[in-house]
Amino acid sequence: MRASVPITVDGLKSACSQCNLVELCLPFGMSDRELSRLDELVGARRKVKRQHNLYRAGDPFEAIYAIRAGSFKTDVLLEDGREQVTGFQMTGEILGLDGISTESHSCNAVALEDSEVCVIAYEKLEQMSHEIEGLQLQFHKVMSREIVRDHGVMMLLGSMRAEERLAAFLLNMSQRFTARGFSPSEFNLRMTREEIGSYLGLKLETVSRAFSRFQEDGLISVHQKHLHLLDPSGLKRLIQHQHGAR
Amino acid sequence: MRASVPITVDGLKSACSQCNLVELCLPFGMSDRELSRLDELVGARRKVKRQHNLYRAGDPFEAIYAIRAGSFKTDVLLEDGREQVTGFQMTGEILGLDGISTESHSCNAVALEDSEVCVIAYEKLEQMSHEIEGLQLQFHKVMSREIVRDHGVMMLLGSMRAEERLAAFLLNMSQRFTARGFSPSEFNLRMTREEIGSYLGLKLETVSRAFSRFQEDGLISVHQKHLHLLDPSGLKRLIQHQHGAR
DNA sequence: TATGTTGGTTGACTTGGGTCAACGGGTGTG
DNA sequence: CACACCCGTTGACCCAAGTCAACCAACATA
Repeated sequence: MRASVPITVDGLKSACSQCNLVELCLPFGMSDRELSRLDELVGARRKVKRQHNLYRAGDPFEAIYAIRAGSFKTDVLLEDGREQVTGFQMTGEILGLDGISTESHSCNAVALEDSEVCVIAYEKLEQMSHEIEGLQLQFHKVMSREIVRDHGVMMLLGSMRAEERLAAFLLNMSQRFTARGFSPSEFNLRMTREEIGSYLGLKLETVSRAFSRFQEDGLISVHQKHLHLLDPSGLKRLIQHQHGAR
Repeated sequence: MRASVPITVDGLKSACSQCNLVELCLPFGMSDRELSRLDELVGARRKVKRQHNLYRAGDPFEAIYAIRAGSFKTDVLLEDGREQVTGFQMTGEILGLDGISTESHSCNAVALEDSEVCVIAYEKLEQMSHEIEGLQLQFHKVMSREIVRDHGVMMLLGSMRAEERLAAFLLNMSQRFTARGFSPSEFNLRMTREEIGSYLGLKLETVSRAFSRFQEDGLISVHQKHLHLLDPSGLKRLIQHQHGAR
């Protein structure tokens, strides 16, 4: 608590230039001058309670969202009720990019815990991208990063075995927690086994068994949602030298 | 053959305003005035022979590519040699978007047949997006569409059974051939069973068996790479009411 | 016209992960 | 603070897809 910083209350405009998430978020890499102009871009913040939707598939697309606090999952649903979790998002990450193409959202975004997002009106972003050199580039990089991430998930789903998928998932979470200043080896997952399973193309029982297996092998220690990676390089090895491979 | 149109030879600059692929490609939705300005953007064309790479993972990123003729696959490789095909691209589709985020390509793009692409220097695209209203929006839509497509593939890989995956793949191909003015029900695949399998997270034997099964059931007729969809709505039904589902 | 090579099909067998079921520990709500 | 309910774990069994192998058809090369 720093007395010199004005206390912001709900509904007050957010300021990118004041935000400690800059280097994880859209403004990354922009100059101070550009950054200050960016403050106009971000409209109100919006709180989303656990289990509530930030947006739903079919909603008209108006804005993208930067996660200020908390975390989300995105998923797509099939007519017959099958769910595929397409991603988990943490602070500083951007939600809603799927909506640009058809001007309506194509997936659901659900808060995994009580969360808060910065609302970035897309119209304004378009307009401002014409003016601020660095903003356009950064935005393109954010979208491109999402595409690359998706390719990684395809690799997971298409070519890896259950334990490899979970190991890759844990290492990815660790890396993202680290980038946010948390411990690389100890963290709390915000999602259920079923959600992890849906993301990894596995059933929740398989996820649970893989966790137990990793624990037996001394790679991790799990208690409910609390994770402790005891041997990260062991997890990495698991991915590289695919078990049953020839 | 229209005598009034100047014959273009190799190395001549391509003109978007003259191209019959406009409504499938980056310029889609742009005004005539904007379109004529766009012609500056597209540099030389480049021919890529069958089995040759347009770019490789790790190559520095300089341009994106619009497919003018032919088709490609993109894939990512794991250290241990496992391959995951992340997509198949046809005329009018854009390649190389993965490179923007890290300024180097993160996957390989390989021609499935002798092909030709329009080279779009990224620097120039960035610059021109500041000037041409519609270009920025269209480019964002192209990227967003790629993200949505990737989510669809995740759905395939994570939640569908072998035959559902293949049915979805065939319907997707049909739809894309249709958009290009070809028959919705009869076409030649450009990729091998192994490549289809890699894309769908299946082994080539499984792909082959699923093809045979569809043929037995009167849904399709296959001879090598030649496909004839006899009962597209049967294929659709196969996806919706998942076979073994409860 | 022979001849190697690559791509595709099919069969027999195996297995990783799904299914079904029982149970137990946390946690949030009234 | 007690009662549900949800979430996670574990076991027994099953099946869809993978593995391995043989064979064939198309196509390119000589």
